[in-house]
Amino acid sequence: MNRSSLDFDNIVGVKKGPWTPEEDLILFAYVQEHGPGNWRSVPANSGLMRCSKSCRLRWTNYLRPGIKRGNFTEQEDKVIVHLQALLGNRWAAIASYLPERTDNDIKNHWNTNLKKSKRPREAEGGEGRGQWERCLQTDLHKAKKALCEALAMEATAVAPQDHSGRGSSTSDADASASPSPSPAAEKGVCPEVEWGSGICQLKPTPIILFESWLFDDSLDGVEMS
DNA sequence: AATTCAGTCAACCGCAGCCTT
DNA sequence: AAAGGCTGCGGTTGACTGAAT
Repeated sequence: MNRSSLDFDNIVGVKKGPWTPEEDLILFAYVQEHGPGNWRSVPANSGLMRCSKSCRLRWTNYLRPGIKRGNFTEQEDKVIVHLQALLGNRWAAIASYLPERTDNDIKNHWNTNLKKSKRPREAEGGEGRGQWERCLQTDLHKAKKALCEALAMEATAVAPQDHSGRGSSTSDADASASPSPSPAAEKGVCPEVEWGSGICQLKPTPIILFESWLFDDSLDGVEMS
């Protein structure tokens, strides 16, 4: 254990709050050179007066190549709503099926836009609710089936992450964007990102499996927004 | 034009699980 | 097998922005 790097996060004077373009540049350059991961050493080696967590978060949610910000499409909304119904508030797991989106972005989008509209007339407990429940039941079966298929398929190729619990096995740019072959990649974490010559590439994910059933007519009666 | 309110989003905090020793 | 450290996740907060009054 590197004692100096360990203590770095606890120093008085560690900067907090919004990142400046200069800090972004430093972090980006550092990760370009060394690859993501080993966040503990980032502040000490890069000169950033930020804690490791902050660096990781900034990279994951903002600087990481391949991420899309804002303007969620209707299809993405549907994916999020369905996966949220299936997985609950496991945003990292949900994000693994939307490789261009971060868990934080999805979480924010859910809380600000989708949460209100996902269960129409739920509060009334009337027919709207019944319709939603029936619809959800149907799709849960579909979802589970698709997940099983995905898991079975990925077992021989690139398996999706373990959705059964928290921790390092769940996907995140950190885990997936390690220099190849990362432990996460070996475990089949999705989205998988490969680092080569400083270029990161997103690989296809089992989202394709979902698209076949997420976007059929099963939800036509359900308001999305 | 000024003030208030609501919505959005970036970032922080604490906890839990995994890994290493 | 146990303990300590590290990483990742989800919840929450606070700053900022635009709309409404």
